[in-house]
Amino acid sequence: MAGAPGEWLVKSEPGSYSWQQLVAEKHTCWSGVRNPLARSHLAAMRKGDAVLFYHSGEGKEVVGIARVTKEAYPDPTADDAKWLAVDLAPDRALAQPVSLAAIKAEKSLADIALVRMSRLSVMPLPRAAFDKILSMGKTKR
DNA sequence: GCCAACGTTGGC
DNA sequence: GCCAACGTTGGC
Repeated sequence: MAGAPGEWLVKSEPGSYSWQQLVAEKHTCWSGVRNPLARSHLAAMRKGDAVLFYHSGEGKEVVGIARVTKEAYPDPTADDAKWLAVDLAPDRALAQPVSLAAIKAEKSLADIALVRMSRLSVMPLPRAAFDKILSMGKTKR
């Protein structure tokens, strides 16, 4: 039951897996998510959905847009079959990265999960928030 | 089933 | 390096 195309944001520490690595590899299995709420978001992703790629720790900025190329399947890195992974491919880098500070300074983005639930690693973004971040990154949808 | 202790994440 | 947020674990 596929709904409307979704917009998402995933976090990664660049030292663990960076946007540059995703660009170089052209696709990746987004595995290792071990949080129930994040898992439910992975399960709701649809092929072709846009996924903002955020660097946590070093950088703390949204750096690019990825696309879901394969919907949720059992995470091959998990012992427990309940955990899920999706496949992602890079779409394009933002013309200008959008920092967490800039997002926090933007009133219309005060309610997004990136700000309100700092530990969540996979989250949906309302379309308006997704578009706002893209415009802050001087990038067209 | 409750809750204290502990571990992890991630911003500062 | 510290601390807040929050998930998990284990004793009862």
